[in-house]
Amino acid sequence: MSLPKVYEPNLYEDDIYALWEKSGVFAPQDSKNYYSVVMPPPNANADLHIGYELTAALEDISARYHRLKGESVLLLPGADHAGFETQSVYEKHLAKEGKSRFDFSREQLYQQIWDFVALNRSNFEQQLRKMGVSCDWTRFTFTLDDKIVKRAYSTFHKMWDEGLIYRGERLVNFCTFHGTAFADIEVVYRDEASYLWYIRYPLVDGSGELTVATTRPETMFGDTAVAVNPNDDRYKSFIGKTVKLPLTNRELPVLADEFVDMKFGTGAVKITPAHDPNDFEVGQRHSLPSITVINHEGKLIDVPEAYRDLSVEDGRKKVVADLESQTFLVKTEDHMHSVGHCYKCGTVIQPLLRDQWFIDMQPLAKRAIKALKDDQIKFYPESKKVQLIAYLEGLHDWNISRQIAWGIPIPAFQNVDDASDWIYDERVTEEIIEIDGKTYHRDPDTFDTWFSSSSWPYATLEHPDSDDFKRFYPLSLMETGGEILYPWVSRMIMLGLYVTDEIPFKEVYIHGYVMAEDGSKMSKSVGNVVNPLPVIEQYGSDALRLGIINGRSAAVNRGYDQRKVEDGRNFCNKLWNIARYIETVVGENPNREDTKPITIADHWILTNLQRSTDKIKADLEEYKFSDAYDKLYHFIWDDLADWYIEASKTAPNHGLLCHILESVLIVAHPFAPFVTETIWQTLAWENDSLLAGKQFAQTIKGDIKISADFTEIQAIVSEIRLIIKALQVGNVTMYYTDDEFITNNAAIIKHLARLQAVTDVKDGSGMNLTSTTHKVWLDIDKSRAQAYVIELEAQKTRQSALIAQLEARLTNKSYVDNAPHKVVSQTKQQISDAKDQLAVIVAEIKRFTNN
RNA sequence: GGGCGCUUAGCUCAGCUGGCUAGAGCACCUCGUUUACACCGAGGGGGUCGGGGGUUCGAAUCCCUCAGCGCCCACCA
Repeated sequence: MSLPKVYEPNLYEDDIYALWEKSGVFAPQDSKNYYSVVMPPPNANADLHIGYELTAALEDISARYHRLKGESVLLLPGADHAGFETQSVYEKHLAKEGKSRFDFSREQLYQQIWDFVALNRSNFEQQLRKMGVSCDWTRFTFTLDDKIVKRAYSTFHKMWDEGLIYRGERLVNFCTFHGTAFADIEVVYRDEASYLWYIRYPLVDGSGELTVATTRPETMFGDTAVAVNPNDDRYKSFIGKTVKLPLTNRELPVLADEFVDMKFGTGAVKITPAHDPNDFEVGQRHSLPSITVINHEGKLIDVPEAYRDLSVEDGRKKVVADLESQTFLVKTEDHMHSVGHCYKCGTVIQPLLRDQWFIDMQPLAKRAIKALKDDQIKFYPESKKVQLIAYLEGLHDWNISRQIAWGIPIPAFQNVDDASDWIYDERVTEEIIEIDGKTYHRDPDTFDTWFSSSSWPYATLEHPDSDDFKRFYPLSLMETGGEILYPWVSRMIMLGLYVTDEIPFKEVYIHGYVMAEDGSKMSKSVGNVVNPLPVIEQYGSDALRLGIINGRSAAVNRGYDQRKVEDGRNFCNKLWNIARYIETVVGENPNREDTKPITIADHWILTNLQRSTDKIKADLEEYKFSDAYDKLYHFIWDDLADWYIEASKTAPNHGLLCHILESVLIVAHPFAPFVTETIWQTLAWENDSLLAGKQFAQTIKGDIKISADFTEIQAIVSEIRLIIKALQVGNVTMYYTDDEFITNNAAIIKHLARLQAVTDVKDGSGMNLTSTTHKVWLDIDKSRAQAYVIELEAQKTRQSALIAQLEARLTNKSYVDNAPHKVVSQTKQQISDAKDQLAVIVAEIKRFTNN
């Protein structure tokens, strides 16, 4: 049972986790109260990064805390197939072998990626265990599990039936490298320096010309009109006329539309419905045809021979050159504008006209906004809710079709003889189906990953009939990073409300990012990524957890700080040594019967244990993880180790030491699960129980009045330490005369202040202590005390200044009149206390400066 | 162009609905082999709370304004 001097986490952690997992403590236990968290599923194919350590830490602390409260806790782990993300990783993998996605059918590709992901999936499950997450592995869910796919389909079907799904030829954000469309939210915009080209469009009747300004001259072959603002006097006479498109001589109408900004460019705009979102809308309003001149590979098509098959970039160059040589180019201006890029490969996103599935978001958003405004979901921090509402209010329809293989096939089939005839059917393994003699062809596309993951809360719990759903929905908490507030949290709320008629979770906690040590963003390409596993190996899982939550509040980005991890390790070691000491003192069979506080230190530590535990609980109820840890840290380190254990050495109360140790291990367990459980398993008097399965117990109460006596001891001890330090003296004795309180606590004072002795004498003189009302003095004479007199003078100055300040407050009539009585009487008390202390200080100075 | 947020000790950050002499950790300085722990113990120095104005008896905290920084959204042809 003798424990090593230093806690070495990697000797114990794996065994402890295995013990937990085997015992089944992580499965929800019976209780009237439920607490449920479904973990955001990380990409099954990728290693867990430091950000997920934060998620794991926060969710696990909450889960373990609620378990300690005796609630039925569900912490459900999962993994995401991460459709496009994973496919693009796999494509890179293929590229290394000199292959590409075009070498395989969709089915082949799907199967290959499935195998690829299966290889890597167990990695991250192992990593979650290393992080100590107390999740219920029996409920582990993958986003391609049947129960998830089934619910993606039923949600889609419901929307289909209720008219929220529509198929339409719309402009989508298309990445020509990856060959798929994206939702608006997946496009990243960057400001880029480019040009604004001014091009002459002559009127057909020869009566003049219009000059248009454009950033994309190569799309002019797709122009189907030129628009001006109806209120623009310069162009009123042009409206209704026809211009000739340079380089092709096709004729275009001049029309009026409010969207045109008179101040921008020339106030005349070429309209290209097939390649610009604004123009598309103008086209819709004016029933213009759309001419697609850029294909899905980013090449020019349906354009004059000279430009055919050129890339957008080359096409642009040639068009500009030709316009210039044919004198259609009026001028070229430098122009800064923001350009959409593929968030994965950086390719410029082409707005292309594609036939895709869209969700009409208006009704969904409306309901979500109402729920948010009604405060049905509490946000940490509150400001994220405001942002979310703003986002929902400007929401566009959602394109859920993706042209990739790695995803859930869209259960829709098209009549081969009638393109407008689409039906819903779940036989997605068939490419062709026959119904009523008609032949239907499956839509080759898959769902946007976010479509299925938006059903995560109710799908994982198996809506609508399972026990889990009835018990754990809505979830207690959704904890996640700020980057997926819009793509995920917002959609879970919308779909949750739509499908279950309930909010999917009652609280949302948004954590900030873990940045690199210098505060910049972690990124693989920069090479400043911190991998959690080596850190766990070196410092321990608890140390990393504590280091990562320490000083971090909701939604605030902060750098990873190795020193905080070291602090965490030190804290674990402190706990370890506290246990080591107590276990040595109490032995294998401590007498635990009739355990009660005896010394004033006993009362004091019990009172503080109660108070600290209450405060920590209150913080955790509000997800103030760092504050809670801070309180735990100081209680254990300062109160327990530095004061109580030291004080107890003069009169150890074995039963109480055991009780305090157990109570502390319980409170600390959510923060440092491994070390607390490891210690628990070393307790000779505990057999076979798991700390992870314990609950907060009724603590033995201390007497508050007796506790106050210990703070008196602390004051005396602190002053003696200060004096001894200031005077650099040793072997000091403290004297007093006939004082029961001092007599009773002489041993404690002697030990804590490292005195030679504490002695009761009839009378005598020396240096009086000023911090206590008890008459005690040290055997230090005037000649040795000069340094301390300087300290006393400083105290006197400080004390006088304080009194002056407080008195000024009281002489201020409006303060006395306006401030609450409580505050005023508090001030009076402060003055009286300060004056008492000042008197003692002054007297002491006098004693040492006179005669 | 909008929205959200930040600026407090050398560093990283706490400071709730205004009221104890503005806090913590790390770093720094001094001392210490007191057998639980040097991943330790004791003591200490260090801040005109970004600038300016206002409300108030009282402002780090509320309001206005200026400056700097960050993030998000947006259909600037």
